[in-house]
Amino acid sequence: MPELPEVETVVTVLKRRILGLTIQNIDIYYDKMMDEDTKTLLIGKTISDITRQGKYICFHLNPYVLISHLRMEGRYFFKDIDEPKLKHEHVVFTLSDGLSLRYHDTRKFGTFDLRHLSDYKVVPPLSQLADEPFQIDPKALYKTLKSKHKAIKTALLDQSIIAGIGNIYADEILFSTRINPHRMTSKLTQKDTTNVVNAAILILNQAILSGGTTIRTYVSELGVSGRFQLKLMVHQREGEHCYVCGGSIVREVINGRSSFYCKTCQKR
DNA sequence: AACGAAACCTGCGCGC
DNA sequence: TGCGCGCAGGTTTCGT
Repeated sequence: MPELPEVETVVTVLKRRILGLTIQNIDIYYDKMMDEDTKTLLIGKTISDITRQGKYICFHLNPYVLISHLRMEGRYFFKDIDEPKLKHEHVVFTLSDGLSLRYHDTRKFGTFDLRHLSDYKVVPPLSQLADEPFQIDPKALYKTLKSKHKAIKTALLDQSIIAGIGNIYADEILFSTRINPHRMTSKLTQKDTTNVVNAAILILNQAILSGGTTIRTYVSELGVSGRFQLKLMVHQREGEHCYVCGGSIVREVINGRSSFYCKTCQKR
């Protein structure tokens, strides 16, 4: 499901609902999702803050941080404790207000990592994370890209180069800057790089304002669903006409991911 | 260093 | 109706 804007939306909703609450119990229904040690250490802890770094959600539970990654299909729901557990609810947190926070994940790709508050940013997985478009220095990014030999589309998806961008927004950012997804990063100019950063900020912010995107309805909270407000220019539009030149949008696999672009607008 | 393929999982839509 | 295939917003791992 999520790229940075969707995760941001989830964090906003979670903060509104569970800040200051204490974890009274955790039920794990899929062993691989969370280990027993983590569960034991977290029971009795209070959620003092919830932050986001890239696509990771950080629950601050002094002296620990529970780091949650939704991967493709992870979602959080709030429900009454006595509501029956659904098939894809794998971790259920019982909170001190009497509600349960349920982690739902059809494909079971999501992860939970427990770290210490004192150093969680400098150990994996967060230590691998680059700056987000909002903070990244375009000059530093240009230098990084110059030193790599890979397609720009691949680089935008590499969280150690720039954090928070996923497959949808990578395509949209490249269309917006008229850069062909196959273009080698070493051939990008400083101006191209600055354009990419600016486009990323603009597009991600728009998506955050819409409460996340886009393709399927996604629910960040019971009763609050992601809307389809952000108009996608190229992603998932194979064979349709380009809104700018009228040409046909193509789909090609790059780095194992579907990539949509306009061959006329986005020259190599 | 970089690429591709496979792995981790499940469900959906499609053609036959 | 059923079956097999390809596809999915992410990331890691392994071989070349």
